[in-house]
Amino acid sequence: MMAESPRRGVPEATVGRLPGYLRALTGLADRGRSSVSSDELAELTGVRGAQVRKDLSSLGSHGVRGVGYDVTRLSDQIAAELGLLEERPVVIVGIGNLGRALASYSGLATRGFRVAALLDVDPEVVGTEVDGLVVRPLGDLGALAELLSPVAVGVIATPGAAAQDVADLLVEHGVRSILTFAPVVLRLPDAVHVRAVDLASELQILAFHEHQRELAGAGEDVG
Amino acid sequence: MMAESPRRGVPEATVGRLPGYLRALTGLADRGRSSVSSDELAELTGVRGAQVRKDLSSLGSHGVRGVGYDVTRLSDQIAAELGLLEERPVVIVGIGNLGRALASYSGLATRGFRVAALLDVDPEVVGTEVDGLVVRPLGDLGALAELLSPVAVGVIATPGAAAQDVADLLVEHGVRSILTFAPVVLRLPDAVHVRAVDLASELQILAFHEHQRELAGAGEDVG
DNA sequence: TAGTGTGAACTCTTTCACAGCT
DNA sequence: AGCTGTGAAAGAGTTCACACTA
Repeated sequence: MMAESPRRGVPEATVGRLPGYLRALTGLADRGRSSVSSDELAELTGVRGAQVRKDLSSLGSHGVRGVGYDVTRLSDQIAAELGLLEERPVVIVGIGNLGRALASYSGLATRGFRVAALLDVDPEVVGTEVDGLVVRPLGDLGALAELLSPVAVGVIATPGAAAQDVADLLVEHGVRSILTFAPVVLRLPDAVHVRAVDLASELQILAFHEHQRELAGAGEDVG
Repeated sequence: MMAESPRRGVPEATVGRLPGYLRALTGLADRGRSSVSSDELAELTGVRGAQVRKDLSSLGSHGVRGVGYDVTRLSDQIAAELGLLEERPVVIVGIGNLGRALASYSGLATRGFRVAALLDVDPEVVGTEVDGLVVRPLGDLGALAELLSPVAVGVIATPGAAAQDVADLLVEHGVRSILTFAPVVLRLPDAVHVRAVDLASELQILAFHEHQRELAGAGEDVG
C-alpha cells in the first residue's frame, strides 16, 4: 500500500488548539499516563470530545478504537506538526518589563523555543543581562544571522510608536513570523505571519461582557 | 415611533473587533478628523470594508450615506457598548515582570481602565511600589471591595501552579471576568468569563505556519 | 457621486450521531 | 464494551453585490 498523506491543510481553528492538546499531553506523560481518550483530553483542554477527534483526525492521527490515543505518539505527532522537533529561536525586541517577562519565561524553553537574542535601543538597557543573555543594540540584528536558524520568530515588546520600524527591520533580516504586543496594526508583506496580542483589547472584550451582564441584571425582575 | 432597540446580541466576532475600531477612531479624533468611511476604517484596522459596515450595523449604528461615520459619535457609541463610559477597575495578581509590565502600561488608563490594586503573595514583593501603587498581600482582596466597583476585571499574572487558586479567590470576591496569562485551563463556574493569553501557544501557532512554509519550500521546484 | 445598509451566497467551524474497529 | 473516525446537519462568520440615499 502507498504511504497515505497524513493530511492536506489543517484548519486554522484546529491549529489554534494544538498547543493546548500538546500541553495536556505533556502533563499526562509527566504523570506516567500512556493513553488517553478524546473525552478526557477534551476535559483537560476545555473543548468537546467530538472536537478533539475531528482535530486529531485532520492530522491523520490514529487512535485506537476502544482504547484512545497513545500519549507519547500523539504528543510527538503534534510537536512535529508544529515544527517543534527542532528548537526554534526567538528574538525579543524591546526589553522593558514585558520583554524581560518574556525573556525569563521558562515556558518557552520547555515548549520548543530558545531565546536567541534580546534587542533594545535604549543605551541604558543595552549591555545589561537578562536571564543569562546580554541585551544587544537593535543594529546588531544583522550580525546575529547564525543564531537565528532555523528561521527565528520575532517578538515585539516595544512601545507602539516603535513597533512598525522594528517589524520592518525584522522582516528585512528574514523573519517571517511575528508576535507583537504593540497596540498598532502592522503593515507588512502578506507573506509575513503576524499575531497581535493587545492587552487593552482583551480587557475591553471582557468589559463588554461585564457590561452586558450589568444591563441584563438591571433589566430583570426586581425582587 | 418607538425607540428602536439598537441591537440584540452583538456577534462575538464583532465584539472582538470593536477595540480595534475604537483605537482607530481615537487616533482619527486626535488628528482632528471628524468623519471616516467604512473602507478607511477597514484599512486602519486590517479588515474589509463590508465587515466594518456589518459590524457597525449590528450596533445599530447610523453612518451617513455618501459621507461615512461621525468619528466622535461612533467612538462614543463603541465605548458605551464596551461599558467604558465609566472607568473599570482592574486587579492584577502576580507582580513579577509580567504583572509589573501590565501595572505600568499606560494604555490601560487611556483605554478605559484604572489599575485598582496589585496583589502578590511574595513578602519580598508585598509593600513595594509599582507605578505609584503599593503591592498588597493577596489576603487583602476582601478589604478592597470599595475600590473594585463597578465590578472589577481580574488579571492573573502568576505562575501556572498558583493560577487556579487565585482565580477561585477572585471569583469568591465577586470578580466575573478574568484575563489570565497562566498556561493552565481554569476550571470556574460558567458565569465567569475567562480569556486566556498563552505566550507559548501563540509562538507555537506561528511556528506551525513557519514549519508549513519550510515544508512547502522543500517540496517546490529547485532552481 | 460616494458610501451606507443588508439580503443572499459562501466558507469555515462546531456539533451530532452512529457505523465500525479492537 | 468502549471509543475512534467521519459523514451529515447545524451554526457562525465573512464576503459579495447592489438598492438606496444624503
